[in-house]
Amino acid sequence: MNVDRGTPSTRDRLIWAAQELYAANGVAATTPRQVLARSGVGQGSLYHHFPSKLDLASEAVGRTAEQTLRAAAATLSGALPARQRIYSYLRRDRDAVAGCRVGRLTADPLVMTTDDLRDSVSSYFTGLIALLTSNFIDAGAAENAARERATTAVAVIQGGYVLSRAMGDASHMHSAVEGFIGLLNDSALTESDASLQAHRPRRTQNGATA
Amino acid sequence: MNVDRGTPSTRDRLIWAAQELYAANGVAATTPRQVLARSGVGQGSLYHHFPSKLDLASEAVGRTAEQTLRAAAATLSGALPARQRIYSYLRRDRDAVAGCRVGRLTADPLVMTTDDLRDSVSSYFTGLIALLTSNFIDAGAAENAARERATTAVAVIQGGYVLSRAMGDASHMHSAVEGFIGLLNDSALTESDASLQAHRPRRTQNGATA
DNA sequence: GTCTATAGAGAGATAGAC
DNA sequence: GTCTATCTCTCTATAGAC
Repeated sequence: MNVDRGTPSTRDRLIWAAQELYAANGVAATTPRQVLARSGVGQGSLYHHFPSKLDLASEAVGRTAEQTLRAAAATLSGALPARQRIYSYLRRDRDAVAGCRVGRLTADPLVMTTDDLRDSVSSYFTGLIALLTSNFIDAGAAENAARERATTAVAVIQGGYVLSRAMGDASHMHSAVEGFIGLLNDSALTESDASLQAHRPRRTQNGATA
Repeated sequence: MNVDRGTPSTRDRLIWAAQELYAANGVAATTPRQVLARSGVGQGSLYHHFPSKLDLASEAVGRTAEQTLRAAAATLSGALPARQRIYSYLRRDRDAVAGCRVGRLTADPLVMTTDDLRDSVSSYFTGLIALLTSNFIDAGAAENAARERATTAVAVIQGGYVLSRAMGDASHMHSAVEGFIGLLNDSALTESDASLQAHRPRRTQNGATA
């Protein structure tokens, strides 16, 4: 799976350069010239390795989505208790002002109109929500509630990025996350509280969640 | 303040067309030609009213930010109890798959590198968080907690947009919002519960929040 | 496989008739 | 004030030498 060799291939250098430039400016606004300059590769070589700009984008965006999901999976599947894993994920060190490399692509007109690129972005979020959902289930939530909270958790992170970026201040990511964790803690207290059953999902006679 | 007359000025039509196109494709990817086509105005006229593409963008983005904030303010300052106003805002009807007209601009390379445009985006979020903060205070939260929750709330909406857009499915906005509201409800229960003081902010002797 | 040179389309912007 | 015509620059992509 592409072990780190001393000298990366020209192809890999092109992809890497594209990934970096996409993270900074998006796909649509990144020109082949910029990719060549950043990778130190000559003009025609890009079109030797990729038929078009979109084919390079497809590879580069696909890799970014996979790498980002893999990093999340590492945090969300350690030996810690599920609730701790969730908190670790939420509080993970992030370059909040730079934004999410994957999430920002949802505003890229080229990504959204190219099925291949869109699919990579979509898969990333599907996978991330699935990971968080099983963690919430492990932490004791019912499946529907777990899925809902997982979605909220991912939204908090993505929204934290948007806010930090908008104001040029990473502290908004921190506030968004801590506000959410504060509510999760409150909820943890009430979950062991019988008075809470009133507004939890109804249960059927055999105990399954309705 | 620009009352609706029967025939909008050429200038206003240009701005309106730009706003629509920015909502669909962002600022960087929108060309003067597209603006002219959409507004039905001839080639040179754009440059009669605006020195450059950026000056048009400045007006159009500024208006979008103001209009969007005004709409939020309307929901967040009605006669309802504060908690109801917050829920109304969170559950408001949104075109989730289209994304937030303002939030999406945080991924636009032209917006982020042009002070004027960036400031409009930043002001929108500053104003929105301020509105929600005072609603959370009215609902009984301490100032620091209120600001944190307001930030989380805005992040949930922005993240809901990102997810809905990424997957082309508005139900993710719904899940993110309902997951958040569920936690707020749990928190409302615990807030009237003395056992909760344990993990609330410490208080100084005069009762101020530390 | 990698380079230099360049084609064709469309970008932002201007000139000048009406 | 609004239009048509056009300029220059950069974009994506190709040709062809090495």
